[in-house]
Amino acid sequence: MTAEDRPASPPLTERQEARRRRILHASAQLAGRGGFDAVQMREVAEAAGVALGTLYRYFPSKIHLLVATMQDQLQRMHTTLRKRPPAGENAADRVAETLMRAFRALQREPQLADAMVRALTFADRSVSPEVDTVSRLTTAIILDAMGLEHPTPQQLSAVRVIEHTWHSALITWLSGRASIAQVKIDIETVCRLIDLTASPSRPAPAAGPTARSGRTAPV
Amino acid sequence: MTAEDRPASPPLTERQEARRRRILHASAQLAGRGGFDAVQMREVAEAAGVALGTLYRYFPSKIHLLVATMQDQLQRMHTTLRKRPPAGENAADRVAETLMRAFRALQREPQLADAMVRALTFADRSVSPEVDTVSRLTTAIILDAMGLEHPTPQQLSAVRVIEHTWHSALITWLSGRASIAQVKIDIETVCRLIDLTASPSRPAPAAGPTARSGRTAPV
DNA sequence: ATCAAGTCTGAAACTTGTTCTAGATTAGCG
DNA sequence: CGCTAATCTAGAACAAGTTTCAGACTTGAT
Repeated sequence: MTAEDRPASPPLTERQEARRRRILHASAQLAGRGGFDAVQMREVAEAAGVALGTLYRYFPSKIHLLVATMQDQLQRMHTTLRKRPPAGENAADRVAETLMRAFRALQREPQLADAMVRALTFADRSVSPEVDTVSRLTTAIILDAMGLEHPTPQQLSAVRVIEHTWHSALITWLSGRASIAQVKIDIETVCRLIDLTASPSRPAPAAGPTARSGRTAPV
Repeated sequence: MTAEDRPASPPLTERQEARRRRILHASAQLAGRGGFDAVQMREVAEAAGVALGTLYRYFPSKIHLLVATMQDQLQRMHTTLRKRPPAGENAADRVAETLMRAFRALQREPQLADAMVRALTFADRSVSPEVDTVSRLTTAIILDAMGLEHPTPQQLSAVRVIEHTWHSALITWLSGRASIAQVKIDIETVCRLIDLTASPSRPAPAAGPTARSGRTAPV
């Protein structure tokens, strides 16, 4: 769980760890008010009690900083979600419920969500590793909700599509082009993909290799 | 078809229309090389032979400019796609084929795609109307491929999810976090939603009023 | 043709992300 | 303890998006 945090950079001293934490805190704080635009590097530095140059040493760009902030928040959310697993009948319901729960959490801090999500989708190649970490975290949350240990490639693809939908739906909501109800419907719609791919391999602790879970689509 | 272009702002004079066109052309040109970062407002202005202030009068921000550029390109693509409709058996196949065709078109100008898509997802509320226009254009393209005139709410939701996936998959590809093959798989996966929603209300292209006629594209 | 209103130009100014530099501090080591 | 390399600080400087302004040019109506 902590393995997917930092790769293996030089281990930070205590003061450095504290600085890093202050920076992330300041970032989340500022994002919480004004959103993306309110996270100004000079202000973050000042709020964190750190020189501008130092801020840039820790996070090489504003995007890096916000993506790291998102990692941080996601990790928290994952922990929270684990405490109360979703209670749906089938995987699709559980995933939809989990995502809607996450969504409601974001609703409480729409500005923060705005800053993080905008940074995430705006990130270019130089931020790929960090964005990938966020993606893996999200995947983990969804797989958790599905209750899967060894997903098939098809299921992984469905999960990717769900992630796509999740991010993009979030954006349309944040920019005021979709209502909450619509986001809910979209999430539920995409979650139906799970049933499409899940049926054959789910309950079996199955010996044997992950048997070809063909597409038993009921049509 | 031209109705969804500009709302109804003061009708532009000829010279103004020409300026607008020069600006969009310069924007696409610059984006074609260096991508998002290479579209610098001063350079666009100079390349278009227009003062900086004028550029800002036509497009109130870089994001507006790039989203307008995307509108322009999408319109072109829609026209092109219409000439050779996809030839798949069912709606899902046709949509997937259409999107992959669009995707290959973008592959030819990855930098331009980068600029446009980044702008699109980075756009905030102030650009909502323009982004919405792009969204409607995309929806039109997908519905065209499905061959639907009067989609059900469920189908519209599926289309929205497909759009979400399309944008987000594009981003992951552009930022180097997903291969083309993966994008293809994701597109095909999400397109299965169409069959899911189509079945209950439309079991066969029976004697429906929307009888598709010219679907015999010679590939 | 002329006038008023609106538009365009060129240039400077302002904002915020990012980079750079010189000197002060800190950490690890012999 | 004293040294050296790395890190941190304060602040200037630079880059590109955005705003502003005075003056020149167009346009449309009279």
